[in-house]
Amino acid sequence: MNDQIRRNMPLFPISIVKKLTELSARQIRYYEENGLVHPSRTEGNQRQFSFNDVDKLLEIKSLIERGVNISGIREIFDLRVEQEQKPAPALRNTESMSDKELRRHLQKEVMMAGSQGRSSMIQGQLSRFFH
DNA sequence: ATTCTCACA
DNA sequence: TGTGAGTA
Repeated sequence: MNDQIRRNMPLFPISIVKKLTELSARQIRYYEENGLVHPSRTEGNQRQFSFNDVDKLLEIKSLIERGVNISGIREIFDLRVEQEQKPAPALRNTESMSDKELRRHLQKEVMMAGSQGRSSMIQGQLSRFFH
């Protein structure tokens, strides 16, 4: 239980993260604006990313490449938090959800995105689930 | 030399 | 998302 604090230890500046993730500084900052990562700041207001932040950014990059938008990624990360809180429910994460549940979940997403405001992880990926 | 915020011929 | 401006 000591490895966690090290993974969250503020270590590298954006220049390093830029190379490690292959992302532009613009993107890294943009993802922070959207609450996807929360790097700490130095006394000079400069970002300091932890190993977890970099790891998270790599996941973001992967999801972006797969066509998932910002709100979609936030949804996925939020689901992970819900999982960490209530470990009881059998199936919950995107990987283990049965195809049936996945369709039901997305079905809800589609409906809400239509009637209400903007929030859905739909962006072409829908076809991959509704074959 | 680097990073930060803000804004867009 | 890129990019340039003006700082710290």
